[in-house]
Amino acid sequence: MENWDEIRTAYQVARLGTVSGAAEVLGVHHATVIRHIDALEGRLGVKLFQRHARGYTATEAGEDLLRVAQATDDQFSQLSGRIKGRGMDVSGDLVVTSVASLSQAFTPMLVAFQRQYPKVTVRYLTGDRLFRLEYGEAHVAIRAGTIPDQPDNVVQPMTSSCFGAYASHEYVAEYGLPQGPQDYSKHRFIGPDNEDSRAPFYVWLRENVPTEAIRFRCTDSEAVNAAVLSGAGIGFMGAAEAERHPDLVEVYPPRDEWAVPLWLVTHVDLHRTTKVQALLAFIKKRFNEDKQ
Amino acid sequence: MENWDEIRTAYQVARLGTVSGAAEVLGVHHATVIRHIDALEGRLGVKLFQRHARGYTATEAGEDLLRVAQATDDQFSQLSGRIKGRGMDVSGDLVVTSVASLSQAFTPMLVAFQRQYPKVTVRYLTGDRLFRLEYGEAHVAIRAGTIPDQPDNVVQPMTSSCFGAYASHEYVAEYGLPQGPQDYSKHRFIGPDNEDSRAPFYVWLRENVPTEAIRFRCTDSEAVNAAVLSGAGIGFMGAAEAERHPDLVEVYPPRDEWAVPLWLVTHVDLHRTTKVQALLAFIKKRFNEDKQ
DNA sequence: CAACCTTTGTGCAAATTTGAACATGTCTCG
DNA sequence: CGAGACATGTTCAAATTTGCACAAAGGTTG
Repeated sequence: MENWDEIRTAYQVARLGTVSGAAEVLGVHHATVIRHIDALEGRLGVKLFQRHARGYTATEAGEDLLRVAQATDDQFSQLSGRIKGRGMDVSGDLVVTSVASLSQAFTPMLVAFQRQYPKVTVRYLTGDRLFRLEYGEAHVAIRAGTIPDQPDNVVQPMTSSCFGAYASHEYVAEYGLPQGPQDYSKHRFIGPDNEDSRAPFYVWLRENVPTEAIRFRCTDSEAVNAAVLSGAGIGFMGAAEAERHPDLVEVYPPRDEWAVPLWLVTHVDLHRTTKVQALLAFIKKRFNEDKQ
Repeated sequence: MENWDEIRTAYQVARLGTVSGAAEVLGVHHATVIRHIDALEGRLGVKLFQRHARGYTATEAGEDLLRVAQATDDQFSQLSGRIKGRGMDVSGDLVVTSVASLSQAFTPMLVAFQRQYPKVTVRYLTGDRLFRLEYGEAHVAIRAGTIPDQPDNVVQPMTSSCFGAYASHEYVAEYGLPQGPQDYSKHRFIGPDNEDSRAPFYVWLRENVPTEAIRFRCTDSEAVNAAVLSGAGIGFMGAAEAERHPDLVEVYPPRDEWAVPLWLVTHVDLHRTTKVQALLAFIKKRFNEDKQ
C-alpha cells in the first residue's frame, strides 16, 4: 500500500462517482486519474470500482477505501491547520539555553515572557555541556564572548555584560586596594584556569598583572564568584552579580574594554517562527527599557 | 495539504531521523526525499525538520506530522490487508438478480449457497425493472432468452428452462384438447402482448396458430400463469412451475424448440472475484447434480 | 590527528508521469 | 429520433519527476 497519492485519487473518485469529477477536484487530467486507479487496482489485485458509461461506482473494497481515506483527509486537513496555525501562534515548548552564569540575569526575563504568552512553556536549560542548536536541543541560545560563527545559525548582538574587579571586605582589610599598576605584584588575583582565555578582562589581566600575582585559578565563573566572596583575592565579576553581594568592595568599576558581548543565537530553521521571534523581540524590548 | 506522497516521505524522515534512511525504506533516491521535504515545507510555510550533519530532527510541526502519518500508515496497512483478504474470502454482500419468474427455481439454490458460505449475505433482487450489472446494482444476473451481448459483461450458458403448453381442467372440460393443427382455430390461446416476442414458444405460436385464436394477451409470465389457472385458454408455462399446480392439464409436453436458454451474466470487473466465482461454481455444480 | 564513513546538497540526463487530442459510447432533452 | 452533453479510454508528445555522479562537511574510530 505504497503511493498515497493514488489512494487520494481513488478516494476522490469514490466520493464523486466519476473520473472526470475527481480529475477536476484534484486539478489533474482525467487520464491521470484513470491511470492511478488502474495502478492501484493492479497492485491490490482487486477491483475498487465498477466502470460504466455514467462513471465509476465503488465496489465493497472501494467503499472501504472511501471510509479510510475520508478519515485520512480529515486528519491531514486538521494537521495542516495546526501546522500553519502554529506558525501564527506562540505556544508549545520554547527551549532557551545559556551558560549557567547568566541564569541570574535571565530567569526573571523568561518568567516575564511566559506571563505575557501564557500558552508557551519555557524550558531554560543551563548545564555544563553546551546545548546545541543544530540538533534541535534548543530554540534560542544565549552565548557570551566572541561572536559565534557556526554556519546555519543566525546570531545577533544583544547587550554586553559589564565586568568589574571585586574583592571581599576581608581581603581589602588585609591587603588594601591597589593604587596603581605598581601595586599589582603585592596583591592576589583570581584568574582563569585556561591560560588562553579570550575573555577581555582576562586578556587585560594577562597583559597587566604579573603571573605570580594570580594565585587562584578557576574554570568556572561560579567558582570565581565563590572565591572572591571567600576572600581569595581580586576577581572579575559581572556588575549585576556583584550588586547582589553588599559585602563586596568594588576594586575597579566596570570598563567598556572588559565588557563581554552577549549574543542571541537561533538556528536558521527556527529563526523565522513567530514563537522565536516573539522571544527575541521581548528580550530586546526589555533591554531597551532597562537602558532608559 | 495536497500531495499525500510527500507526507509519506516526511513521515519516514521523521521516523528514521535521516534522509538517507528514509530514502532506503521508501525505495527512492535520497535527492528525491530532500526535494519532497523542501516542497512540503515550502507549501506549509513552516519548517518540519531541523537540518544538521547527522540528519534531520523533527520540529514540533514535524512531530505532529509524524503522529498523524503514523496513524495513517497503520490505517492504510489495515485497509490493504482487508482489501487483499477480501479477495480470498467469500463474505459481504452478494447481489443476484433475475426476472421474477425464475425466483421459484432459484431461491432454494441461493439459500443453499448461503448455508455453505455463512459469511456471505445473499440479496436476491427481482422486480419489474431490470437490475443492471454495469451500474453495480448486482454481482450476478440470471437472464433468459437470447444471449445477452452487452460489452463488459461475461455471459455463460447455464441451462434451459423447459416450456410446455397447459390449460386448466375447467378449460379442457369445456373445449377438450386439440388433436392437431386443424383444431387450433377452435381453441383459445394465451399469447404475449408484445407481438414481436422472441420467446421461442411464442414464435411457434405466431407461426402455427391463427391470430384470432389468441384471445388473451399478457405482458408478464406471472399473468400468463394466472390466466391459465383461471381457464382463459391454452398457455405456455415453465414445466417446473406447471408441476406445482396439479389442476393443470398438460396440453403439449415441453419441446426442445420451446426451451428458453438461461444465462449467467456477471460484469467483467467482478467476474474474477472469488465471491462471484464461488456462486457460479455452486450453481453449475448444482445443475450438474440435478441432471444425473 | 588522520583516514574513513555517513550524511546532506546540487547540476544534469534519463525515465516516468502527465496533459492534449481524439475516439467511442450512453444518457437526456426537446 | 436526433442532437448535444458528458462519460470513459487510448495514443503520442511535453513536462515533471527521478536517479546518478559528485561535492562538501561533520562525526567516528583506530
